[in-house]
Amino acid sequence: MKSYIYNSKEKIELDHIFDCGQCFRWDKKGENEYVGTALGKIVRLKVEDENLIIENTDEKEFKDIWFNYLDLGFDYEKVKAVLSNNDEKMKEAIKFGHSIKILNQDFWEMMISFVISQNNNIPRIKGSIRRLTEALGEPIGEFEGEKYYSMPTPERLSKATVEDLAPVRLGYRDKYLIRLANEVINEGGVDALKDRLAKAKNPAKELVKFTGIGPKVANCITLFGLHRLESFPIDVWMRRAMNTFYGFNEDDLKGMQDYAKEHFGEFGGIAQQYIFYYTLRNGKDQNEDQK
DNA sequence: TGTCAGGTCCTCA
DNA sequence: TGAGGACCTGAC
Repeated sequence: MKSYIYNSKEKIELDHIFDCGQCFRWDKKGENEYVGTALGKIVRLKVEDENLIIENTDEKEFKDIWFNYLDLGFDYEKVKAVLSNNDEKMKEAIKFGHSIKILNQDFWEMMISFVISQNNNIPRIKGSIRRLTEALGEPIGEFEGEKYYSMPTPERLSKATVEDLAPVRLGYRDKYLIRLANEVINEGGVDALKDRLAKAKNPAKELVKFTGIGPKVANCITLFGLHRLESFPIDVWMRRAMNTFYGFNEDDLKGMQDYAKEHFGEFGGIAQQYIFYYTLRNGKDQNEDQK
């Protein structure tokens, strides 16, 4: 199988990237090993020492697609230094999730994924997305016996009925997705919408006008779909985290946003990922310990 | 077996 | 303008 080896100059922990809630189409296959699909490709990622091994790709595809997708060109060390300044808790969270990167994912896929994510849990979100792609997407290819499909286009989704989507088991979100697809078409399509939002000062403010998108989902799409690193999504885990980290009342969303803007600034989204991953992992581990 | 999940929508003051 | 209930489904 063709593959490409990238020397990352440090040992990357893939869990930090793929188990922090920003993506739903990657599966852990072993220690520091994931298989997944993005941007119409399927690959396996493995880490051995300082080498990131990407299977089912070649040098050209790595440079054209994966280097950017994995955000390998961005200087996270600089961000860590800025965020760590006078913040011991953040320093601890950064140490814990040191390999975190904000992936450069497909905008439309992020819209769909985070609408599905609302009031939902990660195993079911992943299942819903997989069934949605199988039902309405186009085949991408097969990898080790498993077939992969693309996210359905707005055009395809807009023509679907709730009956068509019943096997996907989206719950009440099926109606949101169909309406959202129609709204995106009315905006001139995905590319036109993405271009418009990319130029917007506050994309989240525009995104909440769409069906199924509230403040939290809008901030996730802004961060993960538009790569606007200042975006600071606040969900239930972040409320708890901001309480433990900085003593915020869990209902004080505005206070948290103001704090993020002032202290994390242009890197709010990366700070959010460090805090989120630290809290989620420690929370989960504590729960598992109790069992 | 019941709770709750990385929220949003809708209704009603 | 915002508070509060309803909402699908299935992990745990």
